[in-house]
This record gives sequence, C-alpha cells and structure tokens, in this order.
Amino acid sequence: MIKPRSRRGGGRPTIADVARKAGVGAITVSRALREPGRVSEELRRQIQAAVDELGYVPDPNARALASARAEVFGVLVPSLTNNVFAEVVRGIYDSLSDSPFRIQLGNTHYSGLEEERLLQVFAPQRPAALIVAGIDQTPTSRRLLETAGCPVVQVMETGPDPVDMLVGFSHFDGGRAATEHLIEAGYRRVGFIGARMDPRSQRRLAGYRAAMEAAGLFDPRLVTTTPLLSSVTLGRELLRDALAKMPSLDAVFCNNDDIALGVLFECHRAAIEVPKTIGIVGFNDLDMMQAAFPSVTSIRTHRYEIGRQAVAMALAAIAGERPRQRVVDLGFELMRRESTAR
Amino acid sequence: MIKPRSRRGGGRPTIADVARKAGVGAITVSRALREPGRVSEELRRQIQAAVDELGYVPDPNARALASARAEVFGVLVPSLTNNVFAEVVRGIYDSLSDSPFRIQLGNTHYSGLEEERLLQVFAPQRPAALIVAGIDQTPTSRRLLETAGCPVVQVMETGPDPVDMLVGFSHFDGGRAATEHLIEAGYRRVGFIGARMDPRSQRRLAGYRAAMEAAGLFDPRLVTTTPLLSSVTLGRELLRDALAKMPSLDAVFCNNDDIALGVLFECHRAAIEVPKTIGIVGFNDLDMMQAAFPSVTSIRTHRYEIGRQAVAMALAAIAGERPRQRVVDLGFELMRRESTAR
DNA sequence: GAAACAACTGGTAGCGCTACCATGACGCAG
DNA sequence: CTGCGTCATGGTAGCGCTACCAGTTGTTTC
Repeated sequence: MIKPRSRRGGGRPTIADVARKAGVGAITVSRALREPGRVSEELRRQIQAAVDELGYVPDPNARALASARAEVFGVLVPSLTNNVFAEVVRGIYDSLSDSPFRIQLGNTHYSGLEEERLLQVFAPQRPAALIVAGIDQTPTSRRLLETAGCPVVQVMETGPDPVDMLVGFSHFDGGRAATEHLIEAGYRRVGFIGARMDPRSQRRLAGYRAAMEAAGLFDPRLVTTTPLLSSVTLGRELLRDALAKMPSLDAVFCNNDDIALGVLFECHRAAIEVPKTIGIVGFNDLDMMQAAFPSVTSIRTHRYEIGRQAVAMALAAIAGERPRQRVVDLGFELMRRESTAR
Repeated sequence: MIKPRSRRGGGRPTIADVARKAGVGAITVSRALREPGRVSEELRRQIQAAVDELGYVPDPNARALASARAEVFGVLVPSLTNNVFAEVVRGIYDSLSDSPFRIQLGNTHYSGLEEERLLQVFAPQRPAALIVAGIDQTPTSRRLLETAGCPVVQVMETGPDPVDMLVGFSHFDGGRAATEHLIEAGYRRVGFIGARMDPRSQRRLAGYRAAMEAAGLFDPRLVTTTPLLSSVTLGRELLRDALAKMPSLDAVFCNNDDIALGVLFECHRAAIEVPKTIGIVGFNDLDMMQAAFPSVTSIRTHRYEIGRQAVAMALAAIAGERPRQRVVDLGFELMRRESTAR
C-alpha cells in the first residue's frame, strides 16, 4: 500500500486529513473554514481541534483552482519610489492586513504598454479585485479590466466614466486652486514647473493655465516642463531654466513637492528671497513641506485615505453589495504656509 | 451531451483545447510551453499556432497546484513609504519584469510578529523564492524561512549566519565611517540623532559609539533617540531636544536622511550656521541630500543594486546553481559635502 | 398525520495543469 | 541481427480544494 499523497505535496496535512481526524466529510471542513455559520457549533469545534492539532493550513493554490477565484488583490501603480503612490499602497495594505487577501503589486513605470502587459499577467489568475492608478488606460487595458470578472477600482483621479469604480480627486481643480492662491497673494508672473508630465501633471498644468487665463496673466514662456523623472535636483535645474527664460518670474507652482523642494534650495543658493522675491507652491503636501524653512505652501491630497477607500469599495463589491456611488471624490486642501505669505 | 468545462472556468481555453487543435497530447503542449527544447521543431510550431489562434494563457493557479510551486516571489519589507526599501523593491521589480514570476509584497511595519504572520500567509502557497529585509527574524520566522523549501535571500545587512543567502552592507561600519569623518573634520561634541530605532539603526548607533569611544569623545548625553517613525518634522524636534540637553553640540550624525533634512531646516530656522557651528551627516544619500543648501554629507547605500543582486541570487538558486558566495557585501560610500566642510 | 420545508451533512465530479511512467521509433555498439 | 540507450510523445493519475446535487434529520404547517 503506497501513500501517494506524500509524493508531491511534501507531506503537509490536507483537508482530507482534517476530515478524517474530525470524523466528518471533507466538504464540511471546507465549509467550517469558509462559512462557519453553515456548520453546527459542535462539528465546528471538532474541526477546529483537528485543524489545530494537525497544523492544517488550506492550500491557496488548490483553493484558487477549485473556486476559479484567487484571494489576491492586483494593484498597479506607475512608480514604487514615488511617495505619492507609496502612500496609496500603504492605505491598501493596511486595509487588507486583517483579510485573507494577499496583494500582488505591479509597477507600470508610467507606461501604458507596461500596464497592459501586467494586466495580461494578473488577469489569468482571476484576482478578487483590481486597483489601478489613473484613468488613462489604453483601449486594450480597459478591455482587460472590463472583462476581468472582478471589481475594479481606479484611483487618484476623478471623472465621469470609470471602468467600474473610481476614488480620487481633481488634479485640474488642485492646479487651479494653487495658482489662484498665488494670484490672490499678489504674484503676477506665476510660472509652472513640472517634471515627468504624466496625465495627472498635465491636468494640474491645465488647471494652472485656466486660472492664469482667467486672470489675464497667462504667458506660455511661464511654463517649464520636462519628461524627465522628478527629483529635488531636477527642481533646482528647472528653476534655473525658468529664470533664464523669464527673469521677471515672481512665483512658481510646482507639479510636485520634490520639485518644490529643489526650487526652494535653489532660491537659498542663489540668495533669492522666499516668499518676497519668489513665491512657491508644491503639490501633495509631503511631511517635509511643513518642516522646510521657510515652510512651503502645498496642495494636500488624501492619498492614504484613497487607498483605504478603494479597498473598502472593492470589498463591498466582493460581498455583493452595490456601491452607493461609483465615483468618490476625496478632494484636496490648500495648505497656506510661509512660502507664499507676502 | 453536456460541456462541463464551461461550468466553472468561464470558458477560457484550456491546455486540452490547444492539444486538440494542434493534434497532440496535452502534456506535449505543456512541455512545449515550459521546456521548448524537449519538443520537436515541427510540433512546437503547430502548438504555437494553436495557442495564438485560441488566445490560450496557462492558468497559474492550476500550474501551481500541479507542480506544487507557484511562480511567485514573496518579498517582505518593514515599510512601503520609506524610500530606502522602496528602492530595494524597485530593484527587485526591475529584475523580475521579464520573468514569469509575479511578486507578492508584504509590509511588516517593523514588527517581528507581523513578519511571522506574513510568512505564515506566504509559505503555504509555495513561493519560488522569498526575499526578506533584515537578519533579526524571530525564531519562528527563521524556522518558517528554513522550511519554506525555496531560496531565501535576506537583504540590507551583512553577517555571518544567513538563513540561506544575504545581500547588503554593514550598518555598523557605515555609522562608524560617518562618525570618524566628523571627528576628522574637527568636530568634537558629535551627537547621534535617531528615530525609529530598528535593528539597523541600532547598529549604526553602535558604529557611532565605537568611533566616539575610540577617539575618547563618547558621552551618553550626546545620543538622542526615539522609537517614533522617522520624518523631517521629527528631525527638527530631535535637534531641539539634543541642543537643549547638550548646548555645546557641534555636529550630528543622523540615522537617516529624513532626520538630517529636518536638522538642516531647524538650523536654518534657528540661524545656526552649517557647517560652521554644526556639522551634519545623514544616512542613505537620497537625491535631496545633494540638492540641499548647504548640500549634506551622507552615507550612500546601494539599495537598488541590493534588490537586483538578491533576485539574481534567487534566480540562480532556482536554476539549480549553487551560489559562489552566500553572503554578498555591497558596501557603502561616504559622500563628503558642504555640511561637514569646515 | 402527511406534506412541505429548513438546516445540516456528505458524495461525486471536476477545476486545469504537470509528475510519473510507458510506449514506440531510431541509432548504435557488439 | 540483437540488445540497449536515447529521444520524442502520450496516457494516467493525481495535486488539494470546492461546486453541485443529493440525502438525512428534525421541524413546521394545514
């Protein structure tokens, strides 16, 4: 008599072992673990005892195969090192830490093609939900999301036409609010400085432009952008470029806080007074904006909360609830600080 | 006649469909996909044609169950928002992007218990490899790693006794080098400022202490630490604390760059001259250290490279190669800058 | 008191794939 | 020409779990 079980599995106890020990059918063990309410109190106790004694842990792969659904959340973000997405991801993780769901994180490198490729890897394993950054998917990606057969939450933006659900805020409005604040503070030659002009940065730029045009102040020479990846060092260089192009610049709205910090350091180095000679506004309100000297005005975004909300909506959808609203706008907040107080 | 296949699977083509269309056995399709060299040129072409026509994608869950091995790398880091680990993770991702392996990332929140819990979730799915940060696992975690039945790479440290493989550098040596640099620059009342004193920070502190004692300069009142999570704002507060405790402080070695940046800003705000009155050294050398004004001396660590190296070693082990060395020390580099140039 | 129902439990038959072993064809040494 | 190894291919039998349906028991309804 052979024991074929130990052949491949490495001898870990299976649900059949538990069932035998508890004197019940395998299916009852399965139910006791997944839907305890449907098994009688007594059997549940017996089964739990057998599970504990054997140290049984369900095999997630077998489970996924049998139920055609993996207990995995697929998450796609454009960058792992950008603090902005790291915060969103942290919110997702914290919301999922007490659930049975594992997380598979993909890095799209701000590339639509890379996003497609990753979706093609994620979809075949039938994830429980997909969370993706942005609303600018390629047609192929959008189709993959629509046919994934699971809840899909797009995050970090707002808009009228989500694949399924959407949590975020308006980058256009954020850009406009930042710019209006500078104009109200009395600045007139307000520049825009932006690196890595992804779709969200483009929308911030559009908001900037709308505010400037409304005030009759727009001048294309005030805009300095680059596709290069954003960094503090790059912020310094971009301010130099902007000043070379337009020496009368008296304020800058930066598309993110790294750039803003670089601008601030360049001002220090060139002995340009902030906020007197140049006003600075950042975007995202990282911790360092408040600590900086002078402290830097920024648009605070609720990134951690976006991650939490995205998971909450996905879990509700998995539980079969229908969402009260498919699109949730978490807004933003203008944090007025010394860098624009003149 | 029923078609039971469409009952659960959602009608996706299976390997049997491909086999039928190509006129071969299912197992040959499986082989053609995984070990093309073992299938004749002609069949391979036929099978590829059938795969393309049907749009067949192997089911990773079925594959994992049948082979008792999931094509997944489990990665455990203490924080998702700390740029240091984000860089390691980015290195891991970039090295794995062209492989069939997916990545499952876990966040331990600097907690040994959380790490145990995550390993207990990761191990049952039989990952292809595990990469974990640090060498200070609990005994339970260590046992889980040893019995996981896959290559294990610990990262970010160096040491004599890895679970399996280890890639990193010596935090003790880094702390000592930073401190010695300050002493050589002529500073005498050199303080240590550290937040979130995880094991790596403790080792940096030990290196600081060794250098100070060797120079006959150590004084416990020079050390200011807190278990609070590190931030730029906290760096400012800690410098205030340190100065209150020891007004004659003339330099600080910060356990990371966020703290160092906070210290720099607090010096600006309090009109303390850097490097004249106080010298500053950070740790990790984030981009902003070079861009800061004055630029800040820091210990550059090769985090991205650590991630890449960890994957390279894991992949080699999966391929059956035995590693040339189980422990790889990638070292660090002291970046001398204005903040210590007096 | 029989029919209808709910609550619980179990057996069977897969989920889609691969490990293992078997088979046949071929080449080569003896 | 025989025997044996090698190569290419296939059949069978699971991997460990859950969907589906059926059966059993006890309870309610008229």
